[in-house]
Amino acid sequence: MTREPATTTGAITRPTLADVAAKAGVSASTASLAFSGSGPVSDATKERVLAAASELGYGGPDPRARSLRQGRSGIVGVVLAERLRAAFLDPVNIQMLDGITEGIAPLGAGLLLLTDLGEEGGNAVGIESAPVDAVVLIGCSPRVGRSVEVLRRRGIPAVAIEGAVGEDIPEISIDNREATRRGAEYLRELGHADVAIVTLPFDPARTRGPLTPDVERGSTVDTASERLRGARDVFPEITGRVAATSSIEEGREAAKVLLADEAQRPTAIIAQSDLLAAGVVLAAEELGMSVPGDLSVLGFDGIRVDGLLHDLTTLVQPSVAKGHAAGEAVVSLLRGESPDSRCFTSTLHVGDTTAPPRSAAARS
Amino acid sequence: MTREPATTTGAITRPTLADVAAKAGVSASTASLAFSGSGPVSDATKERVLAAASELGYGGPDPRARSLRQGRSGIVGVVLAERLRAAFLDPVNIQMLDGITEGIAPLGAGLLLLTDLGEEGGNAVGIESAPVDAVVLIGCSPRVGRSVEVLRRRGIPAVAIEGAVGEDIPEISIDNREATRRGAEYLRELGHADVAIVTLPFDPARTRGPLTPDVERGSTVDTASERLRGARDVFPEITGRVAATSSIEEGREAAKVLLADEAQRPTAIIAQSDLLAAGVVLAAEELGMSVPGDLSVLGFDGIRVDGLLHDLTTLVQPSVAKGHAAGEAVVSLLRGESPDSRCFTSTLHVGDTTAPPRSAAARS
DNA sequence: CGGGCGGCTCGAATCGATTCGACCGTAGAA
DNA sequence: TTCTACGGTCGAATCGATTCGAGCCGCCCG
Repeated sequence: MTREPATTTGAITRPTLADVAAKAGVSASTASLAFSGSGPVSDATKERVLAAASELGYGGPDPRARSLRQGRSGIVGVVLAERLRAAFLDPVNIQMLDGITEGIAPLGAGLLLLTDLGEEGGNAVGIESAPVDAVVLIGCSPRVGRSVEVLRRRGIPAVAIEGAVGEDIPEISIDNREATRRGAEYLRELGHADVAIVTLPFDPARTRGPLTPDVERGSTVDTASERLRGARDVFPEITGRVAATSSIEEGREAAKVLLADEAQRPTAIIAQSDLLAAGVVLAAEELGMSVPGDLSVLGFDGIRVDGLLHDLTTLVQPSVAKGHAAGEAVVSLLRGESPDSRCFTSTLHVGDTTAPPRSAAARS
Repeated sequence: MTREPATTTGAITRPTLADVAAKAGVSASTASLAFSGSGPVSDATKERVLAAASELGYGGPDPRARSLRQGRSGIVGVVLAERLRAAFLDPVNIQMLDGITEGIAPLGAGLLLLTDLGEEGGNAVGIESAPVDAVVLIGCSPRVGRSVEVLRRRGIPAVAIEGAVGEDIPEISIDNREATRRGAEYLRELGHADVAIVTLPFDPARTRGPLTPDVERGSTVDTASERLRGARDVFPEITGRVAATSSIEEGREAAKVLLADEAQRPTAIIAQSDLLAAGVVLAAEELGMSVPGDLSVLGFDGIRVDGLLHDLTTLVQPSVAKGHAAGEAVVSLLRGESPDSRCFTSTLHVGDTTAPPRSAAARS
């Protein structure tokens, strides 16, 4: 009298809740209740259902069906601004991820990693079609606008880390402008006047090149713009190069250009991220310059850069805390509340990559 | 004649494909085809559907419904052995994640981060109920057995990195025993005879403590056992401490015990991971010992440890390549093939944490 | 002894899309 | 001119579970 789990065609198909219910001699609804435990089911029945399930090798309710019915998937998406590979290379991202997992812990939700390249990038599951209950948009993403539009249409609540994208989306940010200004002021106090900058990209295409007024005007990335403004607050005439992404290699390339002409070398370079700063330091040393003797370098982030022997002077931002706050905001959103945006403060860490310029040192 | 997207009760509900179809004056099936683009639909019709969709603010097919019907979700799960927070702290994990994303790129699938604590850990979505098409089990996980059982019942294909778990599950591993033996031999050649070891945990409970025959016998973790065997191949009598996890702090605690008795200090310590090794180095230095002068330390992994001034002598394993291979195996599995297990080779990197013991140095 | 109240179970509708087979009209071929 | 083939569209079944309201039965209380 033992019923076969699957149809007579073979054991290709997995048993369903209906099979289990049949075997246990109850209705599908009761079986469901027995599993979710959320309804009144007698212990005897529950046991019978569970027994039938284990006999049939039933692996529990199908999450796809369940989430369709319930309208929730128990998954929170994290949208990174770049290819996942690149994102893993920057410790800041890892730290924020870390903070996010901590922040959404009360949800017990899974974390789905996505990129804003979405399905264009050949991905089957992008932000356009991921079974997520909410998302966290991470980082200086130039194309964040498109992502937000998609999310809004899909009715998925979102939180943004760095990048104001709409009144209805809470934003977790830091004092980009103030912080950079503090760093720049520190450079000025050391006596630097001839300062250049290496920035993060300003547009969705992540165009690399010289920092021109055109580029600045076309900016869609707050992080880059704000940090640039902070620098301008102290060095109004500052100019430099735009990197395509936050990486050591990009910093190196940018610095090579900035330092190419020996006659016109700046005495200090402000980099908009620690990875870029590390690249600048490397480039300078490759050119035979000493850091901080011939060139001071200021970074941003406060991460430890692999393989860099220096202790970067940098603006330390609380990455983990940012992630944590974003996670909490997600929890709050899913509760139906409207969490406020938050802005964290960065602090200047003085390392060994900054010093008075030679001229000033000579003068004193 | 404009139809409202939602019901008359308000705009609370999002429009569905049916709404769009109705508005465009076609059937739901046709609308579906227009979106997926997989069937023959006239351009005119398709355009009409798309127009209706955008007018209604339709955000595309619901991924939950789609995946229920299709039986696929486009998501690959990654099961970490510990709390996500802990996993992010070990660069080896990050590197493997990195490799995996690269390996599954042809799938265009999303990456869902899970832990093997599953729903016990208070998680709503654990390995028992995650909408994944396949999973990669990462790392020395003692409770991998349970996870595998769950997956098998659910009929979800899996690939394991480190940890043989069943014939039907391809495994990506490294030459743990051989590699450790090579490292141990190197220590012996330097003249070390009194060597201790700090191992990874041997059981699901991650019990910390002395390395006893009991613990070894009860081992359910191949990585720890194999590496221990490799050490025994050279130092049959070796003993030491079992750490609860791979972290600097655990290494430090273990080393404190091993080095407590000044009269019986080993001249070298083999650590089963670089993080543990880093902890050992720190502990030694805190005790006023010099590394490698008073104590040689051998690690495993080949990562760069934040904040450690030494260049660890270690066995460098190809983490990214492992992840990549695992990703490729997943792709292969989903194609219905049966990928083979793979075993990578580690290489000994001689850094500055190993040297001949004082006694040998004195003798020579 | 009868009405009422709970506790347990069941049926049926529903979530939102995909897909298979049928159907229809037209164009090209015989 | 008639038959075939095919592009295009539609209906209806299906994926697998959850959930709401209704029904049944036994027990308690009046």
